[in-house]
Amino acid sequence: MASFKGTYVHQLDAKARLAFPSRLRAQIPEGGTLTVSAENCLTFYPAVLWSDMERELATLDPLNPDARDTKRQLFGSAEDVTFDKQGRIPIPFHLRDHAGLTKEVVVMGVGDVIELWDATAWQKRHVRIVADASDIMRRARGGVPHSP
Amino acid sequence: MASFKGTYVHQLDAKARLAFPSRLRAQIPEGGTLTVSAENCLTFYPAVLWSDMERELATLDPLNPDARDTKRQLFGSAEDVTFDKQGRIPIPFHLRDHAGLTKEVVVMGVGDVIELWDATAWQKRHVRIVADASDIMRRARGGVPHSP
DNA sequence: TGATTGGTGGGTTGTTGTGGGGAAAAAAGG
DNA sequence: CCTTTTTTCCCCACAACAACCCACCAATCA
Repeated sequence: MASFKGTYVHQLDAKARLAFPSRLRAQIPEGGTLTVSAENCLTFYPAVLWSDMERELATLDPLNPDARDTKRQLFGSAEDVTFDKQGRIPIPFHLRDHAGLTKEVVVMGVGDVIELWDATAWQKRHVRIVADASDIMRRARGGVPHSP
Repeated sequence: MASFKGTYVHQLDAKARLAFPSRLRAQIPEGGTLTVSAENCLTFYPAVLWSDMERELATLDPLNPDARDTKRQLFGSAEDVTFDKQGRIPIPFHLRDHAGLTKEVVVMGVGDVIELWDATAWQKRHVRIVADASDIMRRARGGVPHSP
């Protein structure tokens, strides 16, 4: 299984294209799926991982309204991404909107997925993470629900 | 199995035709069935999935009044859908009426089906979903009945 | 320093959504 | 049963957008 790491800052150009960092791109030549995250960022799933996600969503009860809304949120926002010859991906408006992407985009390898953040949004979150690092990492083990 | 994803906003023209997004159309060249959803939107079932649905509805208890109403709702409103040479589908009045379609229509891939929403109706629901995302997704797993 | 790789910008060409006219088919009415 | 009206489908035309291609600059490495 691929393991992504590292942080890269790239520019969104006038056509809403993003040059994907070549180090990360080399691990996923065949592309994958981009969709919204629970936080205000975007999550890129490599092809294998996305099909796992699809299988999991398919097990949700179709009679449960919350399950339907969940599927709407994840599937409706998802976009297949492939790279052009320059290694760029277009980012549709609704995804830019969800993550607040304007110009500077932080592309970050996070283990099995890749996240896309607006640069300033990430900066703000990053200082919080650094400040509370020890608490956060302790709670990460317990699976205790966190408060915003 | 086909997996539909992505959100597209298209216009309903003066003849009540809707241009089906080409990305989605490519996955279902032979068309399918369009009927009402439990929410105020329309659901498009690809041919294979609709026959499953028919079989499932056939198993409902004919002595249960709710079962009879369910069959009335789904079968009675259903329309076979094929594309014209421009990739458009006509949407009959009773379906437009149920979903409140006027001009702007949101076409959304939701896994195994495709949903059609009035643009403003979807917008309102979407902000609610995003706001309550973590709660909704938690309830989606548990199958816990939700309160409006 | 020369060469290669990686990020950025922009022009050009197809494809796709949208509108509307006209022919064929179906429905309604005498 | 035939005529008139309505509906449905097919075709053409245009505009907007997305994909593809080529070119430039900067940074890195030999």
